[in-house]
Amino acid sequence: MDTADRLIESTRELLWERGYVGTSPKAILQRSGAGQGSMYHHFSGKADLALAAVRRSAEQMRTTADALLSAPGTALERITAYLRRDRDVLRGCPIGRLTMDPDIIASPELRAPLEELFSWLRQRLADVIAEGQSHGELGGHLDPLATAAAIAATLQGGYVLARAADSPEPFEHAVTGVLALLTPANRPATEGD
Amino acid sequence: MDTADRLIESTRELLWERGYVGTSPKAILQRSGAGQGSMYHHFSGKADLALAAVRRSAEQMRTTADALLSAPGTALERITAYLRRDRDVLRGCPIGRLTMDPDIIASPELRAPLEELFSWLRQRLADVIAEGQSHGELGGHLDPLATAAAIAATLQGGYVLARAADSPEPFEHAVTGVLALLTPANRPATEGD
DNA sequence: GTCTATATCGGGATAGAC
DNA sequence: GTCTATCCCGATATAGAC
Repeated sequence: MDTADRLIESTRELLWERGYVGTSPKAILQRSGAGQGSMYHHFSGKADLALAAVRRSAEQMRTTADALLSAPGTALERITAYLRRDRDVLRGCPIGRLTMDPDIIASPELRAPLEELFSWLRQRLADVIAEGQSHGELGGHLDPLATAAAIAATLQGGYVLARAADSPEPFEHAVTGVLALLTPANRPATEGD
Repeated sequence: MDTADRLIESTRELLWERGYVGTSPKAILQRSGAGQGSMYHHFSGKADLALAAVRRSAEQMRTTADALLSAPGTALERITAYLRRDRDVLRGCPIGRLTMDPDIIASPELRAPLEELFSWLRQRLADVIAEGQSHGELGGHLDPLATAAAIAATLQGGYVLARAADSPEPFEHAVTGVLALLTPANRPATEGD
């Protein structure tokens, strides 16, 4: 890994931990072991370096999600695998957390990777849902895009609840809850049903 | 409104807009119109002032949510009213956004109001859900606490998706999606059902 | 209670040597 | 390409006058 790469990786970690406003060039230099000169040689400044880091993180998230959502299995199995995949819940989502960063949201360039990633994710989930519907696994009355948004939001909001509680439990509950709602067995417990 | 109150209100606004790390005492002074001396007379420093602001915001959120969830109407109607209540989606949640602030999460005192608020909210939603179940409006097979967590997470995650998109649309979709999942009509479109 | 002055530190970047 | 020196500003707080 060359110097530019180490700078990007250190920036990714710090953006994840502390956000854009909370990340200083000095902290990046210390973590990466690079010198000030190197940083300003490879990147024009903090924003430029953050852009490279954000793009890489978004790309990686997309790859991970796509692998799980494109795996073999039923629609519900793949969505379950995506929601239940191993993660360090208390760290939150490296992209989602940037959404609360005023300087990221204020910059069209820095916000773009966020918008593209979540836009792609909602569409990808909607496709899986529509697929499940065409196979009769999921209720045909559900709007795929709205359902997809609810699933993606459950994940992102699960991180919020977990961090507030300093425990992964609310995240697990939220995932369990939304999966139960998705399961076709979700119908009134009518006699003789 | 006296000086201390104006300081707290200005801090609330800034915490909402920029988070804890992104909020400086100087900005608070400018917005409130108070002087440096006043601030350090009434509060011991930035953290102390933030604590007062966070407590007040959490209290207010709780009051608002409780009013909607305790109103007359069926369980589903009250949950719908809560999810669809008027809000400036792109501003996000004043408490939820603090969850991404490392300095807030690192401080037990500052995190406590967040934990209490969301813990209360999940329980309150769970109570409403259980009530709906006992009246037969909601599927009895749902775990109230898990379902409540999913609903709360949908809201918080809806803000995340909306801010990434710079549009309230994903938030509205997520809310619509989770409400559709909650609606008992959510069952396989079986013939003769 | 509120004001102004002062102090220290870190953020963010530039300059020019090597 | 990388290093060190330097710069300016804002963050956060203290001191003491009024």
